[in-house]
Amino acid sequence: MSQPLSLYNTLTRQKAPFEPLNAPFVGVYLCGPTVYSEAHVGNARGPVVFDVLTRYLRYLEYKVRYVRNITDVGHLVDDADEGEDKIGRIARARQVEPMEVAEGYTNLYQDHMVALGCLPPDITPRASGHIIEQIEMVQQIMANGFAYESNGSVYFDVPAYNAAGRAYGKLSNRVVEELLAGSRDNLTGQDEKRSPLDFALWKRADERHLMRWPSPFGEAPGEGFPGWHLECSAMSRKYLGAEFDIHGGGLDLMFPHHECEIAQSQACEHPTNEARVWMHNNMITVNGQKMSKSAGNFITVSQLFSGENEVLAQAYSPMTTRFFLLQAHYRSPVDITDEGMQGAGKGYRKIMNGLRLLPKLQLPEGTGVAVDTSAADAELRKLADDCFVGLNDDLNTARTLASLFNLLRKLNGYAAKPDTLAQVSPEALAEATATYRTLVQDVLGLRDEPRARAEDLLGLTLHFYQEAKAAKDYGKVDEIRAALKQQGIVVKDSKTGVDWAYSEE
RNA sequence: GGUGACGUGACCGAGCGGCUAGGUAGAGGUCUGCAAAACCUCCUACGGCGGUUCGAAUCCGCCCGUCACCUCCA
Repeated sequence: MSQPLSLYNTLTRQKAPFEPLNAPFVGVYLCGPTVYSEAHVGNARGPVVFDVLTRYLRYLEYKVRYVRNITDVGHLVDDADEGEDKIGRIARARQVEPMEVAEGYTNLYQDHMVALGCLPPDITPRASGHIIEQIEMVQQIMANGFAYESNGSVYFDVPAYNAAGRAYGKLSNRVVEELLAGSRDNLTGQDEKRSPLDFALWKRADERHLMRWPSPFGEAPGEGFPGWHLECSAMSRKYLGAEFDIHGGGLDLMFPHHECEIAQSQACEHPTNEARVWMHNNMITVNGQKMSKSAGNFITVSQLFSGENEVLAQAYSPMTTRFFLLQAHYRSPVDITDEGMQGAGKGYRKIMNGLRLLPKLQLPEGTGVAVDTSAADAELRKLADDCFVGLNDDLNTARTLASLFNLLRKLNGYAAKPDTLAQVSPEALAEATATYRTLVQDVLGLRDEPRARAEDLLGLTLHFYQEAKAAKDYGKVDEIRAALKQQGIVVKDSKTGVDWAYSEE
């Protein structure tokens, strides 16, 4: 590989070679889902992108600690600071424990991520399991003079933070004055804040809140719950340190969520931007429009996999979805259409067929390798090396796939005419096939997704078994029986027909 | 209203000053009992109007259009 890995940093708005704080260790944090509803397709993009990122970092032999949180503390239903918490409302409606709601959606989310080929994170911290850490962080921010208690709640003091020269807004390029000018005054609960820009670190809970914890804030002993941005700061700090390497999330989290995270972290430790590199994946649209419930184009991950959604003509498999997402660069918006998904499905199959081809790239027996293989070797090495160019350029998986297709075309050519393998050295061929296999499987995380079901194939075999039997071709009959037995399957003849069972031997 | 991003061939989607990815679809061919796969060839585009430059999809300006954030949101 010629180029080092470069990543685009939202903080600096430019690409820079990636250098870990403490090589070979790399800390990566991705904002995970809020588990009060089922994940939609947009929720899958970040995890897929960061799965490729962490896989590639590991390929580069870094020791990665990848943290992806679960937010299960029941953020509010309303835009305003009042109202029920979302998990609590569902729990009440279903008459179950709030944690049952959170657990159910958490399990579903994780199943979906596994289906999409995402390796499990090294740590999956729950916000609800880190209330103490969050309270401690609030106390520290207060002690440092960047937060104040008001009616049992605690707010981050943005003006005080900025007065200390800390630049709230540096991530999202916001100017505090402009934010003030554009801020809405009609939000309720503003009277507790000194400035409209201040945000909650801790909220006092009323009886309508099901998810609440004993609160040290305010005069009387009460209960409360952590603010909307605090868990990521507290948990990333706990597991990755006050400053770590890479923090990611959707573009829509940049402001205010990540901006607030930086402020919270920096109010504790100074100086830090929480993460050195901030990465933001772009949004997914459906037929050119943002996914939203009101527009009627909201696609959950399950619906995509099952095809049960009005805007979808058919079901799309997890690997088709993954391929589709990787075919675009993560910082570009990507539009889901049936045509696009169908094209991705075919492209994915082509890549998989290439994987199956690799072991068959053998020089025919009795054929010798040419004396001078330098030209073909150089061509093949160039094709293989090109595959890393896109990856190193800010994880441009679209380019990587294009390069892999170029490499594949060459390999397919060899497969079509095996005698041409004599032009290339076994070493160069081995390198090229290893690159293809490693990048496809280990880095891009595309696994072979069986199309045919074993049971259907077995039915087909039994069909031929019956035909052979009807033709009294007992040699063929015995052959099929023996072959199936090798697979642990016994054929059962009966008067009503043919069936099979698992061999009990 | 403020901030930011983007408009690429039939569709998706890279590229971001000269060498003009890739996938899907389409056309022709090789191979083939038929077909599929594969390979070869073809279809060569950058919203509009100006400007900078020897040269622009790529830089600048204006216009049109789309999207996102500013409020929970991946």
